[in-house]
Amino acid sequence: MLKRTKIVKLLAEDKELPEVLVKGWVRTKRDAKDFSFIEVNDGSCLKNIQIIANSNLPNYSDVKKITTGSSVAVSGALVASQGGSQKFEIVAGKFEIYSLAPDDFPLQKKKHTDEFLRSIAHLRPRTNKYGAAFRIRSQLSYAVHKFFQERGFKYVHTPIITGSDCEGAGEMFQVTTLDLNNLPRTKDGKVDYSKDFFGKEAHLTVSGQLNGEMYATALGDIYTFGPTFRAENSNTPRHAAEFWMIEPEMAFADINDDMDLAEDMVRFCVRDVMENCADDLELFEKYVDPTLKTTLATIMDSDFARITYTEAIEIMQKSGKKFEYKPEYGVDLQTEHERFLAEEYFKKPVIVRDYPKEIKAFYMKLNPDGKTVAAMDVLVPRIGELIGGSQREDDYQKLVKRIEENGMKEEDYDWYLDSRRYGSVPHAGFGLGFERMMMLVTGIANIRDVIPFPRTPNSVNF
RNA sequence: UCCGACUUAGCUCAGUGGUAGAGCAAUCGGCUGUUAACCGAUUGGUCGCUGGUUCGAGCCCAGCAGUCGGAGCCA
Repeated sequence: MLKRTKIVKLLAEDKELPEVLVKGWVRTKRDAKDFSFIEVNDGSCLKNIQIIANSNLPNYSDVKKITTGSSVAVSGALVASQGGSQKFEIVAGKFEIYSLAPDDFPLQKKKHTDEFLRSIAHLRPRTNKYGAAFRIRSQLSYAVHKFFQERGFKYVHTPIITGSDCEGAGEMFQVTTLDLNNLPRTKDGKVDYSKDFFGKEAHLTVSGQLNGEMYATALGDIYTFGPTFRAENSNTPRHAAEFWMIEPEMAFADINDDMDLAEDMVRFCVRDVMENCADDLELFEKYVDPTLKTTLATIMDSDFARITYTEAIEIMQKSGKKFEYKPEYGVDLQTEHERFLAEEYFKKPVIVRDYPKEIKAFYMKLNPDGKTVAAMDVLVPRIGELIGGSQREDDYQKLVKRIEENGMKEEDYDWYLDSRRYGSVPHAGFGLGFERMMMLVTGIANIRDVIPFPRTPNSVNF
């Protein structure tokens, strides 16, 4: 029996074939007097295969009823196309219709806005653009694993549900099985979480880092790659409530090793996608961001700029540029500052390090100057912060002091502090927002369009 | 959450106080191997919701909702 061949493989053939079988979804149909051109896409690649359906097909009257969105199986000869736009086409010998899409199929043979397609996010992967985006997303995920696995990093599955109610990275979603309309109360009127599923408050993770550090101080080099949740009311094209984060952690490593790893990783992933998704990337260069190839070439061919936070402030002060937020030592870099550095000043990715300790997280290693911490952010054109990382404070006493300074409770971090009690070593890591890397690689401007089913404030559809 | 813009046919939009429009899609028909094919015809509307001003509101005013953009928070 004839087996199905994917379209990506057929189009890579170097000669005609007497009989092939393709299955897929109809993108468009053009009728002539005695035959029809039907373009079928099976998602294996951007391109469609053109089917020639002649009127001598026994079910030609049914074939003429085919609509955009219908599912079909076609067998016939793969022949060189007479038309100019494609190498091969299939002359149908047998044309099976799985299912006709009714005339209310919402995807038309024309360009749709991203906003409309978001409202039908369950169908948008059937468009050229979103099909391409999600093939790239798959390749980019694979590249992340390849990069780390080739370097001996172990993949660690950190928990999605966490009992630490303060991982120090923003608002959390609460997880509960309590009846919200009839909450159990303690004597002083507070919610009695001892009656909840876990016997205490639980949340969705905002970061796997603390867990990751424990595994790095056992397996050496590790990485996490999984979903992350932030309950922040952020309404921007760069934030989602559910997103995927990559968090490597290296034992016996300092801030320089961390920066090297971040730079190597971004470069590796960009190169991998360019090598494996050339057709899909071309669509984005052509229709989404005409500067995409230049941007990606810059990332691959030139070293990232590396400066300290203090130098970044000085550069901006001397630039003469008017900023809405005046650059001053002690204030965190604003979006306009990040974009100035990456887009205008360096015109390439830039790593800013050694931030004042006041504006960074408690676990970052205090530098010898006593004022700054060994933190590093990778800023890229158009997106701003792609990566945030640091060398971790490995001194037990200093870490406890930083926990106190930040108004946090030492007992909540008791398990985490064991990494500093027992065989503490210098170590470093970072967090990379996977969707932001997708935006970088595709040129897509909105995070809602690089994740299959986006979750944002006021929106959990599909 | 703050600031701003927008919301009219399935989609993209026009319509500045007096009888709701176009292109595309869909449907039907035509057509020489087409490429988002082409040509002709037909169908399609509670103008986001609620209230107000007016003889009369898609249009003016208020509130609400949603979407988008910018900012903050961050990945």
